[in-house]
Amino acid sequence: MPGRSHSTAQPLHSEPRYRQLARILADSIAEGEEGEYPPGSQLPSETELLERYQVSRNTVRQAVAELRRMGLAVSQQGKGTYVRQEPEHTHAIKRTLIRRGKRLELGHPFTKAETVTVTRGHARGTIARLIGRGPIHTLTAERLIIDEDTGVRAAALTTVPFDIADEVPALAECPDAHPEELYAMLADAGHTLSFWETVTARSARPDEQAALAADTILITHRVTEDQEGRALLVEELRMSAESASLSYRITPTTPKRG
Amino acid sequence: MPGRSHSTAQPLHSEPRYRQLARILADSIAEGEEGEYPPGSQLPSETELLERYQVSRNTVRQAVAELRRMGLAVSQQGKGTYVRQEPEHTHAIKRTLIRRGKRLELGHPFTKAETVTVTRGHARGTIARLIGRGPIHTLTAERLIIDEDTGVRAAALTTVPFDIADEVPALAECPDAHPEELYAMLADAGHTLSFWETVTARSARPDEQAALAADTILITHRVTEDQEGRALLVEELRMSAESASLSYRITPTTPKRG
DNA sequence: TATCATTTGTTCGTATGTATC
DNA sequence: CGATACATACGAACAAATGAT
Repeated sequence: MPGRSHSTAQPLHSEPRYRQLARILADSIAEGEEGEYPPGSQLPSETELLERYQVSRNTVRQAVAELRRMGLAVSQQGKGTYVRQEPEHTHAIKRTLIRRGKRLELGHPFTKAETVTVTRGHARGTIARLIGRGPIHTLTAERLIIDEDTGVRAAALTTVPFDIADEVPALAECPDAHPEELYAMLADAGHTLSFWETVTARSARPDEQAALAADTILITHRVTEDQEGRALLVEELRMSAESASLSYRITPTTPKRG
Repeated sequence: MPGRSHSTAQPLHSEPRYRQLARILADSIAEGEEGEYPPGSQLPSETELLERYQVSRNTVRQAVAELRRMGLAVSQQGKGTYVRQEPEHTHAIKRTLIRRGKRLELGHPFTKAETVTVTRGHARGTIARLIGRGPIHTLTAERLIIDEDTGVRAAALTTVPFDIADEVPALAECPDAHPEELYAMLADAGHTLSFWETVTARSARPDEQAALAADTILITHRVTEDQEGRALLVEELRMSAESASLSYRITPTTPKRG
């Protein structure tokens, strides 16, 4: 009778064991500071859990994976699994603009830029849709920016459509400049700028998990338009949703009368 | 020699097999409409994949789990795994306000409210922090709202601090009213309203996965303030990041001179 | 510096449950 | 009912990171 030993005695139709175990652990974690597993504490090792709850190692691992998916725990090879510190210190990133004389300043400037690569190419996907005038050549600057005050890191991607770069030579020369500079160049070229931004999120890809220290990624796309509603510039920002939140001021608008 | 047969002949230090396989499949999916696995198509079954790539079932399952985490595929027991339809039709939810006479209208009203429950309690966590004046009694209205045009569903939670409800009796009577009504009540009570909003995201909890059809949850908190910066109202909105994105207009502000 | 125990990560094998057609 | 597909669960072994000896 090869491989016949596990009893599988759980009542059928019931919640899977790994999820039961995940719920038990999640409830304990939810007790917080006074409970068995306060924030920052180490969970029992897989071996201890499988002995205590009489399940296989695989089942324990599935349960712990659930906890990670729920954002309740983080694991580190060679060390153990730890209860995540609460997200109280998610830093608010102000996505606003402040008019200072003729200049527009970012509400929350990142202080440090780590790498910059500039590439020519075609806009695809979301950015192409935001530019919204067919398949179009673009200049794209990519960098990793860091807010040294809070430690928040973000991947920034600035895309300039080629037709705009043609009209504003200063832009074509340094598409990797600071956004404030780009706004100034566009304004100097005679454009009246308006801005809007979209936010979405998704789970982090493996490379982003490492580079941005994130499980969930917040993505913003800021579109700079001229008065006719033509997209002059698209900035993409990707950052960890665990360490940052985005903050917007909402200004009621008065519709134009028709 | 029980259980000794797998050769484990992969080059050491390399990317794990399940991730290699995930990448291979993800790249094929990325080819899109012209590729091997266009959107909506069925992926090969686990059995076929393990034969084709000479790995174990567990490894295939881990690879497919990665695809699901990346939002590229969805699995259904008994049927198969399918390439997810592209997120082109993530619907933009306009988080703006339009002034129409004395009234403020939402830029993107949800058309239908499914359930409403009103509870008294204490604000905790994020909402308490946004109200920002100590542990405070609150009135909270919860509902599931649906945009019938797009099918987007969202969980909405409106919290009124008790001290505000005391000052504005109309608010205390129907805290479950439409936000536009709440704004009108506060304005009628003599407040000059201003608004700001924060956005964050996290992976969906099991109940949200079912109720909101989401893997990743976008969360907004809109704070309505009076002229002194006191929080009058906090609205929380939770929705699927796969089916919706949030759209903000950014209005440059002129700082008060000191 | 090197070794070793501990802990999580990867991979194989196998059996069975449950949903779909 | 049976075939197929994914989901759950058990067991075993080795890899890789970590910290202490």
